[in-house]
Amino acid sequence: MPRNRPTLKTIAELTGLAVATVSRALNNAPDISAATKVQVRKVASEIGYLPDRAGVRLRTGKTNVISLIMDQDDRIPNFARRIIVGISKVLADTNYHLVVAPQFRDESVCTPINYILASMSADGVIFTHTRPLDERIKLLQEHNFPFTTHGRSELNTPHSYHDFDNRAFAYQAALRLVSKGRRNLALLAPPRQFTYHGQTLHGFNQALYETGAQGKVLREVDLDTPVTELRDFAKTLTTKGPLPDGIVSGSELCTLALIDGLKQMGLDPGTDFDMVSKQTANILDVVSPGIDSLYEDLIFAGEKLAEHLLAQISGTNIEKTQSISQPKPLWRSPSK
Amino acid sequence: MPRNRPTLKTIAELTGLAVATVSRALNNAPDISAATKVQVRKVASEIGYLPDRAGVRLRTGKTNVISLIMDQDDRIPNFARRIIVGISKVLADTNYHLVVAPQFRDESVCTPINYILASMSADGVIFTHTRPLDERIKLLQEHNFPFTTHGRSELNTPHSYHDFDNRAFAYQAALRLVSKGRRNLALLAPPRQFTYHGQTLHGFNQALYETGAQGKVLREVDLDTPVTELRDFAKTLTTKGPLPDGIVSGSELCTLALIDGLKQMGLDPGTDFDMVSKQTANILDVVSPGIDSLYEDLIFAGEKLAEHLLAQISGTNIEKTQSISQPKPLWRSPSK
DNA sequence: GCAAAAATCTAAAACGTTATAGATTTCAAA
DNA sequence: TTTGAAATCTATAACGTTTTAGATTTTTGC
Repeated sequence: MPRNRPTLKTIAELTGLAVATVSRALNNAPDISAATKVQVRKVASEIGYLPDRAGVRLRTGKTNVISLIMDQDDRIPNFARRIIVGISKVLADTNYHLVVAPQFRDESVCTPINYILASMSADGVIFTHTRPLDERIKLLQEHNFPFTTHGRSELNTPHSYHDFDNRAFAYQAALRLVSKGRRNLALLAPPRQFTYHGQTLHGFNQALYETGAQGKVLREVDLDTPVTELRDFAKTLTTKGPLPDGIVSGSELCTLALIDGLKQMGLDPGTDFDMVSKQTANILDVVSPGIDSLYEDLIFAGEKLAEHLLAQISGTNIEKTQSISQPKPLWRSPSK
Repeated sequence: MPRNRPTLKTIAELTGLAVATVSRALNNAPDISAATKVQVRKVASEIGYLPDRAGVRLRTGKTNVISLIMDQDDRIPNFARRIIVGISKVLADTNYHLVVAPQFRDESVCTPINYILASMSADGVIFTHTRPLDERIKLLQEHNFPFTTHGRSELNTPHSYHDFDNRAFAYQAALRLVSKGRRNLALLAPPRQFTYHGQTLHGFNQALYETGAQGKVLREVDLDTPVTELRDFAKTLTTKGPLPDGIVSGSELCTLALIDGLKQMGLDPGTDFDMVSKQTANILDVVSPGIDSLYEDLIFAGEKLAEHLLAQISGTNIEKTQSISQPKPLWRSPSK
């Protein structure tokens, strides 16, 4: 089958130059005259030349691909889409493409990474849901492969990351509840396997310590518990010891489920209890009166992750490819 | 930099065969003896040979890439993620990769398609939010480029698609409301520019016609209206003529926003009015008592889209790459 | 005006793969 | 045995790019 896309050869024929010269002109090599560069670039843009990715990749080994490992089922609404949008915004100014590799439920977290390492099908990897002693990090570091993560680890060797300050989130959330007169708090914690579980607990406990308020972590449930189960759990809360009057929740849907369960037990949000939730979409806006929340900007996270990875690929120091973003308070319910 | 991944040459040296023979053996060419094929495949798997994508692509023109155009901001929670998971499930058995190309708000819907056509960076394209006279379809058909869409068009030339039967959705939703004794219905319609706007209206009107119930399309709002606006709109509903007692809504969050607004006006869902919603995530589960809904399986949609596209790429007839899935009723509130 | 140096360009090879055309071996028919 | 056909393998070229080393032209210094 004939190909009619322009190549370097096309430009070479049009200008009378050699293919190598055209290549070097487009890549701004120092030994090509300014006049030639102008001419080549003019012709190139006139005929709509775009470098063939396969040619470049074969010759240089550079794939111009960033791979995002996407969890098959995370529970945060639009988590993946927002991260992707953020990454895409940054990649739009480059000639990188974004390949989304699925992380299936029944396979090891290392499977997608191993494939990328074996096939060398990307220049860098982004993954999320980081764990304290994350195997993926070790694997990638052993192979000297560029990567960055959403969330930190507890490993000694430093690596690139962008993280939301979940410690600050839980801390500020608890303080907010205390400022509303709540003294008996509860935390719906992240699943234990993720790094931000410990960070969230830390912030929550620090607020308790500083204010002298009571508080506990809700047992048998976490942010990955199905919402119907969470609602049922909330209904049993009234029977299990003293009812918390302030709840911190790290996910919008979980927040709604808990409120719904407590409402069914005749409890009134704003009167009998208050909640402070993390917000990543705008789901809490559908409930009146508003629920206090702290916003995590996942599009921004995607942008940071992409920036960090690109910087790392072009040789930037690891320490400069780490960032933490702060929660943004969205106080919607009246404070007292 | 040295490369140490095995190539065909590695296998050739290990077996004493020529590179061409190794290639043909792995590709199951008819002129290679069974014994050789066995031997080559054995060595290949032993050393973990994976074909170099750039080499194949450069030589054959086949990219082994499927491109998904992803809307920067659609309003359906997890729409993109579910579609992606579905596609990925199908691609997992192949050596296709999924590239996600963003569709930015401020650019033409044709921009991502034009880039793919110009750079030939995929073997096929999937896009969503199809319009009646979709320019993208014309563009791709002119270039004979494989594609499939989520949603149908009203163009004459047939094309591959997977669609949810929104006509059936609106029809069944309205019938359900009538079966609960509701006679004054309203529809929160999809945005006018999309094909499923008309299909939804059609199903809604047919139900009105068959049952003799009253019904209207809500003015000045649609499924893309921000939820806070929708809630405010719902509050004004009581002042604008006769209040509908049954509402059909094509999106979970919109449903919640409308209910919240009406509740604030002192109206009780289940008593003063009923709603039937489309459900694509499990968001409605957070509200008690349950809301009647009809489920659209977006992961299944992703699978179908990928299957259609792969079939088309390997030469299947267009007519065999079209499908429509039916809504699945999830009646949660008690019927009367 | 001439040699040396600097500036600018080019030819050839290589990355890993597959298609083409041809080479070699094996086998059956005569 | 000879002949041709069938079976099996191989050498070569090509896809589009960049790098290397070298070729050519222009400029500089004297």
